[in-house]
Amino acid sequence: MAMHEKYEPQVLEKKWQQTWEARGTFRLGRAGPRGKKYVLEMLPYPSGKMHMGHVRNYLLGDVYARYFRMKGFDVVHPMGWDAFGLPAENAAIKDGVHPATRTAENIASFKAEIKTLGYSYDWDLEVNTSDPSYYRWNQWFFLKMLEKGLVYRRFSRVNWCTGCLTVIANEQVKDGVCERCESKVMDKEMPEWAFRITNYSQVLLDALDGLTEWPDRITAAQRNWIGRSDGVEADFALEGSKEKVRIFTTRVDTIYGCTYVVLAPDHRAVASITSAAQKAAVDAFVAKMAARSKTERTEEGAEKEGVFTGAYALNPFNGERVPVWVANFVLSDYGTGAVMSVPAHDARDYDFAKKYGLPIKTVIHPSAKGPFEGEGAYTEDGVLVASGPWSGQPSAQARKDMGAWLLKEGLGKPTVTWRQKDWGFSRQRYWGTPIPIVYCERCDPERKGLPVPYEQLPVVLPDIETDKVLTGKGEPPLAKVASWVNTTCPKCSGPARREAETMDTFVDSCWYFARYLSPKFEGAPFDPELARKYLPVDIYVGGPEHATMHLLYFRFWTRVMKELGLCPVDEPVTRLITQGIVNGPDGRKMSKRWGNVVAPSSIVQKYGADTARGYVLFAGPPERDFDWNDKAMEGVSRFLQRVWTLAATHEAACVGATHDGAYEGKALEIRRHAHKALKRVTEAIERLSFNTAIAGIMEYVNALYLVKEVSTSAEKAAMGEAIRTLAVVLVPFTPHFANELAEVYGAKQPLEESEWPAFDPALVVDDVIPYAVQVLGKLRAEILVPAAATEAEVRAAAEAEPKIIAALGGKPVKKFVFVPKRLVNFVV
RNA sequence: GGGCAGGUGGCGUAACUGGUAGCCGCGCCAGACUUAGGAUCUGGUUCCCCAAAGGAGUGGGGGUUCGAGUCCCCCCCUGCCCACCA
Repeated sequence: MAMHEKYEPQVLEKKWQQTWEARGTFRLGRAGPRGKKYVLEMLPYPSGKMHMGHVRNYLLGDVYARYFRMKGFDVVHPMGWDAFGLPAENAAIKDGVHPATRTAENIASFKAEIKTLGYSYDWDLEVNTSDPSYYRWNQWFFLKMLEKGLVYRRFSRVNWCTGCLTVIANEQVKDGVCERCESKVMDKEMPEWAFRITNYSQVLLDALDGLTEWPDRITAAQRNWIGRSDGVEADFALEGSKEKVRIFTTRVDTIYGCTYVVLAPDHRAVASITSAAQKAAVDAFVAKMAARSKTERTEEGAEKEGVFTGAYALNPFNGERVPVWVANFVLSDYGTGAVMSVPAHDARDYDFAKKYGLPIKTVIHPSAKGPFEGEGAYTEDGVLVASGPWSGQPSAQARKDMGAWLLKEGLGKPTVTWRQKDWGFSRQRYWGTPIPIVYCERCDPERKGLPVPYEQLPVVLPDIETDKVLTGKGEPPLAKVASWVNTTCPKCSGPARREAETMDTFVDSCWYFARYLSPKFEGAPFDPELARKYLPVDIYVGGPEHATMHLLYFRFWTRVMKELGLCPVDEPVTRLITQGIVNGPDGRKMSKRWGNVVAPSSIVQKYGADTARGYVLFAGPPERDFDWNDKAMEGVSRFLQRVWTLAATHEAACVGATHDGAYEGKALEIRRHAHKALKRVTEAIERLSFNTAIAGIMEYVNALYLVKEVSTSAEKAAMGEAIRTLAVVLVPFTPHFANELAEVYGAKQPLEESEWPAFDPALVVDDVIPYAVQVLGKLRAEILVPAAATEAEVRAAAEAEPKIIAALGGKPVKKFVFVPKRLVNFVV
């Protein structure tokens, strides 16, 4: 078959996509002499169109999936849809289209577009989280976790929009008002369902050490988020009262410097301890703080404010009497909601003390030599002073001893506090997994909720009249669907009501990677046997913005799945790759607002998927951001055209050419280029350096271009081999193009069904090697030396070089440094 | 305030365990082929110097080494994420 003059991606890409599909090239279980590889990319929320971030994300996985398949691994490479969630519901509120309809349309168009890029997915594994066959298992997990005590109902403070009459996420609060309706947002105590993820805080923290193939930024973010801090709790008795205030501190060594105690505005004790004289001021302050949302109250730069309660507390160590204040900077949901303030040794306490004229008492010196002489608070460790019997001790020692003393005296104890909170997962939304709970007034007067029996799962979302139910106002949408919400009690069969809230969509993404292995499995969330065979995920690619949400939740969930006997591993993912952002050509984040969006579809249409793929991979290292550059992208298009021309030029002479004898001269050079390219690309892929892999291929093509003519049978055979090798190294990056090339040069099946060849070690070394010759570390000459030359021979050659003779100037050589195959250095 | 990336030509980047700094691409310059070229091919392109010879050079300053973009110490800058967390 003769090649067309011009490379026409539109025709050829469709052809190969159809070929792969028809042959089932990417089906699971096809190959596998070397074992399995599970390559996964974070599943997308199906918006109507792909953006460049998606393209890049899936490409990084696709390169590995194709490479590993050719290396002989049984590769799992699935794709699915994170189909529940707010955008579809908000769109429904706006235009009345049912979320299910909108979602189905979006999936269809997203899927059609994703297919134009030629990713190597096994579409038989596709999963849709909004399908009852999927979310029934969310409900199943919920019930299992309820049994294990890992799900509970609690009262919690949430952002309550006074206009929409619903809970909204922190991200939706802008400057204290709702971003949608611009009404005031308040804190509200509401019942909600929560997972007891904090039971696993220590385990999740410890296991981070084992995640050696995760980026540091992600494990660091999780460590930070879990936020273990070791300290003590200590009781301050209240003067003239039987009550006491328990504080938490990590710096008990500074306690002799405590000059006041501060409670959070919503601390339980505030009302009871406030003196009559201070009541009006305290009430006003507490009310003012309650009217602000949590985000507003803790916003950066928020002024520290507080009022005196009129009460006094007694320091457990020395009995010193200190005033008790209420202030906005203390959080009720961290530690004990009360702190001891040591302005001399804490920056925040210092600011507050300065503002309200509270005393500052130094109890730590940087060393035994004397006091801190800088401005503000001294917050480092040091040596205790003015601290009774503890004076003279170093901070670390004092913390240990003082904690033990508190425990012995019954005044407190060493303790650990965590920043991480339990995961509240109920949402007042329609488009999510119904929580399988019913409320029966007779069997459950306290409204704790009765679990729906397993055999009644799934609790399916009711169909609704969209414009009546999804109004964005009033009670949760499902509560308005009388035919659904009214049900019978599983215990007494009397009238009961269903829980009208749905689950956070992060639940869906906690276990989808396991579901992919057996998406139609009926008896359990997934087939445990396949899980044993294919888990954990070997490579997981996604954005770093999920560091402390999804990537933490699914680690938690995996632990639970293991305890349930479903899953063989403790951790879901061995190697995590977090890809950088593709910015617009102007260097700003792509956004309609800036008009700098480059749509993948337009690039695919104009230049073809292979150009888009090649460019996105060539633009820079996977983990780094880059700015889109049309010119550079066109460079990749030009490169592919150039390869095409090269292959067409040699087609007549080299396709099918063979040669039996030895290769030498030009023919040998061609073979050397091929094997060096193979080596370079293979090694670059292995170390996630796709941009340099492509640079290597370009260099290879440049070298083949310089060959110009092939005439002998050896040259023809070598060039034929070289172009087939070129096709192979291109497959992971520009698969349609590569397959077309291979087919013209005689391949009978898609390259992905063939083997990734090994390079010949004998062909990647040259027989003449350039040595750099340095004198005193400065480059003075370059000499060509046979590869087999000994140190003495190289030295002799170097010393014979005129420039070196001049540079040495007859001075005696004190030392001769010899680096084989690289350089020599004369030290004089 | 904390954490994590980064800082190398005009630009995106490259340099495996310390060993010739700048691969590859973009841009630019020159030449070839051309009626033409915003096509294609070839060559050049860190800076200083007309050129050569030579010198300087990987954010700044020190250090270790025969030799440092790479290792150690101090400092500066940029980006991202988290943050009144006691």
